[in-house]
Amino acid sequence: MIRSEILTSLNDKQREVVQHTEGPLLVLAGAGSGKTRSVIYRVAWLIKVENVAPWKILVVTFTNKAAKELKERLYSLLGSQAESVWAGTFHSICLKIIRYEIRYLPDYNAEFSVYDRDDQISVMRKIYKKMQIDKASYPYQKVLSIISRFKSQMIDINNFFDYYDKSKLNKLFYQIYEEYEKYLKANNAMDFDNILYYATEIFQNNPEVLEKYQKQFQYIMVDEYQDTNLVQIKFIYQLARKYKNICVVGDDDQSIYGWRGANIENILTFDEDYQNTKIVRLEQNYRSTSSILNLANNIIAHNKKRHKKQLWTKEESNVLPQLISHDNEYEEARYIAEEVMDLHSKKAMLQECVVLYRTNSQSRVLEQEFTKQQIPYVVVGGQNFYQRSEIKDMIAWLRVIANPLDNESLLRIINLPPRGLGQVAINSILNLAINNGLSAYEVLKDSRLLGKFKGQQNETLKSFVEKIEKWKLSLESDTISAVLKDIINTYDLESYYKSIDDNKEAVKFENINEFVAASAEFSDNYFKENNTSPNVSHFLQFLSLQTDLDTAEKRSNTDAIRLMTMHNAKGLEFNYVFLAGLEQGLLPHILSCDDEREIEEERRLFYVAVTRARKRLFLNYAHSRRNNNNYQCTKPSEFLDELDCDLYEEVKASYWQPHAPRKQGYKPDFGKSRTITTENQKFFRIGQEIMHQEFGKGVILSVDGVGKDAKLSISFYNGNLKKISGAWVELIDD
DNA sequence: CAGGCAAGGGTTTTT
DNA sequence: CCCTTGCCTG
Repeated sequence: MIRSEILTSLNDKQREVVQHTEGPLLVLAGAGSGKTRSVIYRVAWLIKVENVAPWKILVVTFTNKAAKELKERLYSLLGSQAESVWAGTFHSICLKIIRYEIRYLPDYNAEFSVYDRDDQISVMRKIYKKMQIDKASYPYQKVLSIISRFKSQMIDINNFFDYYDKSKLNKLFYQIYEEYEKYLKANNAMDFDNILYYATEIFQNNPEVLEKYQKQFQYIMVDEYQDTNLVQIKFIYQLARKYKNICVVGDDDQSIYGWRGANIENILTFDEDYQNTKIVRLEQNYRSTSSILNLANNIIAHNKKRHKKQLWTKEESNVLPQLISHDNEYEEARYIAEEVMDLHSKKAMLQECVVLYRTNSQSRVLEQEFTKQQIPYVVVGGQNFYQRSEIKDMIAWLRVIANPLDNESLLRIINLPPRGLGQVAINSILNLAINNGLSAYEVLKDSRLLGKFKGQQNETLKSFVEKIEKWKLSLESDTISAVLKDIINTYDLESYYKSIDDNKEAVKFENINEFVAASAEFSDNYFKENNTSPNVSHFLQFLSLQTDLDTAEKRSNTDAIRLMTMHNAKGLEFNYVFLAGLEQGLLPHILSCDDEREIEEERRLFYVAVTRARKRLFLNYAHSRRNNNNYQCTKPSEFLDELDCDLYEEVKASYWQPHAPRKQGYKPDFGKSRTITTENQKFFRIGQEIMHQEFGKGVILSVDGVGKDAKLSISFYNGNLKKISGAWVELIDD
């Protein structure tokens, strides 16, 4: 690998990126402009031409998968030298640093747990209960995302009231926030935002630590810079400010993580933070055909807040993107499946096709249809394997063994499978913990406190502690997977998970087995890389940042179509791209519709989705869609109205019959209305007049579900608006 | 105390 | 649909 080899595989602009190694560099790289390629060759250039030691190079990527891919491609260029390049996500790098420098965080020890969204909510539930807060008026998700925003803006909780007035609402929020942080510390646990926050804080408060890392990372690159938030920028700034050899790559048009605290301004003001920044623009697109690119340029031109740029390509094409309308989401799924089979019959590989959608819940209908037509598919992202409840149970066992302060995990497993410990027993353990300043597990370990529990419960708790202690000991010599198997056998989790798996196959238990296998695989890999066996904390730390995207590769060796959200498609490319559900309320999403800034972000999301396509693009929308089992009429996305109609070809896949899904739904009877009672009526339709024994006459507003558990929303003439459960609604199959 | 049944509520994106 | 909560029974 020599100088000329690197340079000949790049265009002029990309060469500038590679050769400008000293001083700050901002690369504004449009979609498909060879961004990843430039980053990889830049690393190769540093190592091979500039003779920089690989371990002095830090590359921050957006996903673990991207980091892995980068290392693999570097390996094929450079061989074993590539292995010592530091590549990872912000979270994985910060986590590594925190664990190594844990002595600078007096409230934590190295066995800390990392809490995900579900854990956070369960913490919130306890706090709300204690503070007697109504969850309806302060939804967990909202409160948590505000807290997250705070941390990602690096606002110290003690300075809270410098930013907000002391209104009643703010005071309450402050108290929740304070309780939450206290709770995490008491549990020796962090959330995702804490990881970034604490790493940056360690640098800020301890110059000698910072200097060590500054000296190590003399060359720094950050990919997807438009999606960084303030704490990430500060983290990088601390590291880079000594040598200022920093190269950031990004595209303001592809900023789609504003809701996570990312600020589009960051990439636009980079040259204010770093003086004498060289700016390179990559505008030649190597990915898409001209007709796809024209449409993409047309979409993004409607955003006001952006840097004007025009992507161009040499790849001429006269096959226009198609815009296809459907009756409902089942028809949409069927059409996509048929179109995919058609492409497949014309020799397209299935793995070159992707369906992109706005929300994860849209995947189900598509999955059903693909299963029915026997088309292999892979859902990327969605419910992460490691977030499934049975897997989280197994992780909780390991966490309790590693981190006895972790109450959340203890409560998860203390009565699993059920063995006579209910709410009453658990509350009294928690009270003992609070009154004695101990964690719940420490209460159980204290024989004096344990004495408060009599008979069977005492036995159960005693044996629980003995077992945990035994496993803690055996983990010093046995493998993690052996201990996991012992846990499963001891509590006969096989029969337990099989019994709660509703009559289908034993999915839960299969997942458990897969998890045991994953632990063995982790140990093997760890041993290969480090020549020693991992301890349980290493495994837990690995798990905490593992996303489904990272593991998807394993399953994707088979030729299968991909299904994923538009967010997950970032950075990927496919020959054939199907966008599903381009409707008002879905894209732009209903929750983003009142704010012009958020609409612009939704439009960028549309742009990102469209620019994934290399050869063909199919835009789909439906005239009606089921939402929480409620049928609703839908309108095409406002983004479709904006499009120049010369840039696409319109197709009507079916004719609209509102609220009359063909295969699965309610009798399409719009003619007459009858008076009925909910007792014996089997077919209901929207707008129908009914008679209810208790509430009198009313009109059906929506029909929710089929079978004996269906629910009707009814507006009664006496003024009541009611949801009646337990109506019988017939399923019609014609 | 566990398990079953009924009722009610929710709309997003992810490390 | 999917999940949580509350009430009732054994």
